[in-house]
Amino acid sequence: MTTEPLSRARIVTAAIDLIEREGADAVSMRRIAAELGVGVMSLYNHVPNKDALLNGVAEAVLSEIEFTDDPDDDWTDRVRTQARAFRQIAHHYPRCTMLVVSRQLSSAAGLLPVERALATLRSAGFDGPDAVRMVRLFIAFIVGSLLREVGVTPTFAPVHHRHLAGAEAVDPALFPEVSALAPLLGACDHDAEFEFGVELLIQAITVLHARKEGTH
Amino acid sequence: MTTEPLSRARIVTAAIDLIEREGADAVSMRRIAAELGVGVMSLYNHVPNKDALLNGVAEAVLSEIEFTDDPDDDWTDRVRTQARAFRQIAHHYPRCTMLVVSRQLSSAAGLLPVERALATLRSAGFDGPDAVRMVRLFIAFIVGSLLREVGVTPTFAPVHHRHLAGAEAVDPALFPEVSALAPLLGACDHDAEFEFGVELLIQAITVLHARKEGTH
DNA sequence: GGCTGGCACGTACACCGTACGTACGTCAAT
DNA sequence: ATTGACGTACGTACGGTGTACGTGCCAGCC
Repeated sequence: MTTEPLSRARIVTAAIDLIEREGADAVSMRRIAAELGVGVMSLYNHVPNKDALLNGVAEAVLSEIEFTDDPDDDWTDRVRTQARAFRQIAHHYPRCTMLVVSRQLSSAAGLLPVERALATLRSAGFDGPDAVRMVRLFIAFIVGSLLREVGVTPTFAPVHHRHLAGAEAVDPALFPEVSALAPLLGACDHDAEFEFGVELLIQAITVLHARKEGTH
Repeated sequence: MTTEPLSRARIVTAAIDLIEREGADAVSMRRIAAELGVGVMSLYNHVPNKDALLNGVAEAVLSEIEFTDDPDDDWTDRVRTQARAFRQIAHHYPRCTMLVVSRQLSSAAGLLPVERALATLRSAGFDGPDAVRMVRLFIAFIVGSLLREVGVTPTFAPVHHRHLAGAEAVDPALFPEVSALAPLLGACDHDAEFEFGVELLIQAITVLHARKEGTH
């Protein structure tokens, strides 16, 4: 039983495990210490405070994104691949996702995805300002999508599990469209929605690309 | 001094005020009670618990969105107007925004925007499934944008305030694009970014619209 | 008058983050 | 070999948190 020597990394992964197992609310310094079988205050030898620990969690999750896009591919394929890679975190660490997107990390951990995206767009012929705009647009879309997938933003199932009677209490004639489309709103194929969004964005920036080419 | 009679509404608005004044971390039942000049436990006569109170805050903020789009306008103009209306909450209640988007409300409070959006898209000729997809796409984009504006998602200023020396410590040759575009990443015109995104989305779904028309 | 129900409130408990002090190991210089 | 400095583990304690529970007040009704 040679307990290996407690480190920032061990603490962070313990926190991630705990979050995935019991949710972000279960995280407390005492709880993590117990999980690791150490005293509470020992943690503070490796992490300045809880906030920094949570930042560490966010960075760790973010830095696990694996970019596998092939530089020889078409730039649209590379964008697709990168977007999907980013989305993977929502599948690997669903309960951590909220934490990742809700914490502004000043560190460089989140910079790799941006670097990759910018490089791809620049190589596709976009100028600097346009590339930055695109990246911001994609990030906004991806972040918003992940929040929906993780369940914090609603899919807009209108109360949804009230399938007792056919009619819902919430949407009478006040919300005609919502109630008419309730079945569609209730079911959400996250994969399909995400792919739809990505394709639409790619298609949109493609025509923008073509238009610029024609103009210049 | 006829202190009016404590109510869920008074508690919620007190919470909103407090959040806007001192941030979400300042919220505690004791603090809100003090703010209202009442005992802590009195709050529980009107609100089941803190979580429900925060949901109340989210609902209240969300329900203050004012939709001013004219049904006679072009559907693209109505979409623009609705998107901007939604974004207004980030300006009226910047510190509450995170709370609004991060809390899944099962209530009907968030349903009005969806109803309006669906109605607009349906009247533009989209069928049910497409309309739902569009709404989800727009919401993802808007939510992601608001998170950036509110400062939780970074604008990707690379350390940004290290304008001491010209070069940054974080981006050597490892992040060539990021460092090359640092000035652009550092500055973010939220209005312009948002409008750009909205226009791009509208343009994209317009061509999708036209394509369907041609096909059917 | 007496009863009932809602509301305001105090107390108490379990838990939280963390400042501070302490004890113990290992290494360096004496 | 002794001493000292230093990094790490950890216990205690303080001020804060959400809220279960009990108590007292007062209005409305029989």
